[in-house]
Amino acid sequence: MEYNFREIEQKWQKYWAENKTYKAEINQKPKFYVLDMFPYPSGAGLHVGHPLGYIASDIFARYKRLCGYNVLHPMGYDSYGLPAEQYAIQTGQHPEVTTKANINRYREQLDKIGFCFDWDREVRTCEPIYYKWTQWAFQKMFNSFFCNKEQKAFPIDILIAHFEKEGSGDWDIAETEHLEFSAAEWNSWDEKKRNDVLMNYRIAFMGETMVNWCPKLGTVLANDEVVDGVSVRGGFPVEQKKMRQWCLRVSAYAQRLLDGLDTIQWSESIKETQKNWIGRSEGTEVLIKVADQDVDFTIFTTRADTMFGVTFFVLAPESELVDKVTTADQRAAVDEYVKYVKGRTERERMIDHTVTGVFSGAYGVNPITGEKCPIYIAEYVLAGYGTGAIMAVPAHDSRDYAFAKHFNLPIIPLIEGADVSEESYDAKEGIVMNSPMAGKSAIDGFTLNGLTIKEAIAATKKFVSEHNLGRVKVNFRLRDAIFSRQRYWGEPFPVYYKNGIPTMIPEECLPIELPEVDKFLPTETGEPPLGNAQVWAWDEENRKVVDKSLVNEKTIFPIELYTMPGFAGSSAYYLRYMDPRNDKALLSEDASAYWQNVDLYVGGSEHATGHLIYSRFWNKFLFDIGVSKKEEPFQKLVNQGMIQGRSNFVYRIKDTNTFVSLGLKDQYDVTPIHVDVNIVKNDVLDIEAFRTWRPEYNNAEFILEDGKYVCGWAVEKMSKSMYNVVNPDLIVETNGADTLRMYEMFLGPVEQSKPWDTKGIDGVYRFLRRFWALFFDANGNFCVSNDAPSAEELKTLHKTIKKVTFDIENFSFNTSISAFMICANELGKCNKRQILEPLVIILSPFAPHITEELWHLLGNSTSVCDATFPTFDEKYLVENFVKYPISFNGKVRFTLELPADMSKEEVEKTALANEQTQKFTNGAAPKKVIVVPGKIVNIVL
RNA sequence: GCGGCUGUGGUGUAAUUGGUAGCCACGUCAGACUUAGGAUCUGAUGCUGCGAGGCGUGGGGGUUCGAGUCCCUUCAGCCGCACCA
Repeated sequence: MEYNFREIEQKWQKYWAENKTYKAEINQKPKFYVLDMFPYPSGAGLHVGHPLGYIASDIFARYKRLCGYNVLHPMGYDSYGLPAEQYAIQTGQHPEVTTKANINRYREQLDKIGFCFDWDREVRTCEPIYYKWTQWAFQKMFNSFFCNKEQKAFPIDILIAHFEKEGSGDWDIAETEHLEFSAAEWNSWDEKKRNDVLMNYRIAFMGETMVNWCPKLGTVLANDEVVDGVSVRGGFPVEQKKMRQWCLRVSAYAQRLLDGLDTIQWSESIKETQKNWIGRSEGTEVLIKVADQDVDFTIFTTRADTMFGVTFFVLAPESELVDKVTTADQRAAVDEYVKYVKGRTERERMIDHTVTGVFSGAYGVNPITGEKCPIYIAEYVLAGYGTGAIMAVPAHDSRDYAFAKHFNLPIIPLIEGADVSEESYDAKEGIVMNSPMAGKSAIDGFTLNGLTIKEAIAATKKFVSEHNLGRVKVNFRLRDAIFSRQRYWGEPFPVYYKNGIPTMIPEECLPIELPEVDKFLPTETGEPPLGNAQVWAWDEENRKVVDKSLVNEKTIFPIELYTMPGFAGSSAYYLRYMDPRNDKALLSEDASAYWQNVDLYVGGSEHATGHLIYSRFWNKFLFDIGVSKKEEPFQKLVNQGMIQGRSNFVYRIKDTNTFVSLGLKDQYDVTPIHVDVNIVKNDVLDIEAFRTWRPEYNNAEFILEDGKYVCGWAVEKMSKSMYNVVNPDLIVETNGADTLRMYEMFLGPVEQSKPWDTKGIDGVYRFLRRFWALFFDANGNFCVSNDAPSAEELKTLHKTIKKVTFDIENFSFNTSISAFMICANELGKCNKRQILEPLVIILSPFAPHITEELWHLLGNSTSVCDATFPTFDEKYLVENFVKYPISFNGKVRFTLELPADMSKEEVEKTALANEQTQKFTNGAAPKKVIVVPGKIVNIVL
């Protein structure tokens, strides 16, 4: 019988669906949770790059199941987002319609590849049953604050009680700005004022912040959605703007986000990326008094040891201090400079690092030496980091150095032997001098001279804290996440404005469903798209959403017009999969206790500073309130590489419709044009297909070489515009899903990026056909014998089991497939059940369809998924087949320890006569004996 | 500038984790069966040399009986952060 993959694959896909073979339920077995990053269903459908990670995780999920685990392996859709909305704006099509159509297409494509997803657990972030819990989590964050001392979130009521009794007191709480007030003050405030103050502490809060405003998209964007000053989606310019927005206090969790990295198995590179993004820096805050004014400010430095080298101070132009310190005669110059800085885009500031700045007229007092130094205002100091003010030490900071040179300010070297005549000495190595300088003194006789930099930093920290001049401070680069978007296609906020106070819609009334609008663009008055919604007001008394024309009535208030950003829905979806239909809770206690967290998470590394930070934050919050059972959501992370496209080119002779083959193109003046890779085979163009591809090529002429038109090629991103998209359906159609699965894995390590090249696919296809043929005789009849296998055959089987087990555990699927191929080569025509049956099981994670068919032909009535993965018993093999090498590629190597005083010859002789050697060699001469003078001998057979 | 990852035949890659470098495939060449081959099967295939041999894991150095693997240094490519004090 021929290997008819079409028939087989259809048959078993239907069987799996009907029998719900992949359904996961809580049971007595140990659990294993394998998760893929769920896709955003775009209009383009899946290309061959998407399934790479899905195939890898599918293999692992199937393997774990065969090993006796209860495997949770779900799939769903991240279905809120910008592209569907942009499309809606252009065409008027409701995003829900296009999203549904795209999801159906994705599902169809995914089904063809034979994944073991439990589709009963599918989630879609745009469905009310799902986003109810996104809204719920937001409300929980709104009603929580973060205690820095305990490093944990607590209900806001605790804080309110504290304010009522003690005012702001001395609690160390994550806050937007530091406030101090008494209990009396708190109790005297009205509700509005108290709410304003509480916003300063809530984990989900409304804040006046600098945001990345993208006018073209008409919305704000999070930091990770902006790269090089332009939006990731669309590449539109982004400007800084102060706006009132919902924010999440992600920064409160910075230390835990950093510490957690040491407890999870993620790649070094992605951990490093997150560490950079969190950007912890330990330093000192020092209070600086402004001379002759009743003003002071705080600077942040990591180089407290350089306090004696301060020759000026710098404030960020956006800092509120600028206004306070500027003297009358410098006012005009400062105003002009601030105006200039405001006019510069983020992008310009990023690229152009020329030195600019202005003197404020004021002087700051160095608290240690009492010396006065000028205060400058300059854009190289950023308002958003530290305190927005620095002490400048030009001798040991290159930026301060450039500024000092430009404005002709003094430079005092503080490190012995450092030459600062040409550039600053930034290294943190050396012995401190000039601290204080000869002939000068500091308060309390403080000196750092003769210390190493490390010692000097510690000494200064101690001195500063003891003398109340400042405090030790840890700063993070990680910013709070801006949580509102001025868009339609996202989760609505469960918030209404009661007399201007943001108020949560009661938990029992959730979800607040996204209202219908007649237009997806902002309103004429500049309101977000939800401003177009007619039924969008909250009736407090009747607890329901009502028409907004009623707003003037007593208990009816407007609802928030912003929607949540893309990462809202994707931040806790892994928890929802554990209990996706529960409408009483995000997930039940049972489900949470059993499934815990994701054991293996597979997805692209492009989410390193977005989704993978947000969901860690989100999970930590849910952990604090007892919903999640583990501090980290994803125990092990594997980042699959990108599949790049391999584009093909044709060369058109300028101003003609004639195309010249690659080898001859240098003789003409040609324009390379992308050509659809699907009409090119092994770089040879299908000329007829090309003519019908697009009307303008109908009567194209060709200059051929050797009768063929050869195309050029290049590796580029796989995208529609480059006509290099290879569709997985096409491969499934021509070679079958099992071949596609194995070929994608055979291409190389999962983590590695590589261009898609269909050239090698035949090798895998041949293997599957050869494997299939083992089960049939010359007449095509199924023919498996019950004869006892030979020792040679058992050896092949066992070493294959050993190798494949080892490789799957290590996520090395390309090498396991090599092992299968070697196995098939060695078995020749072996058709013995005792050999073939275990092989079918260990191949099934890779090629589920063909193995399911063979498994049933072998007489089994249940799915091959319910078989048990054969284990390799090394001891058994050594005892029974010692005359055969046990390592996979036929080598045996072992070490004997012999007395140290033996001669080289004696060692060799003894080694060969050794019982263990004899057992392995079976009398035959070894290929190589490595003798180390002294005692160790290594024998290679 | 700081940090991370990678570098092996014509190509994708492998190496029992310090032990015969190049497994398994693709491609190429030769042969077989064929009217035919973009089907199938068999064999060869790192470079160099007629040959014995020599040379080979980006370059240089080191540790070791032994290095693709460990250490130092250098080059190249990719990625992250970046006027972060």
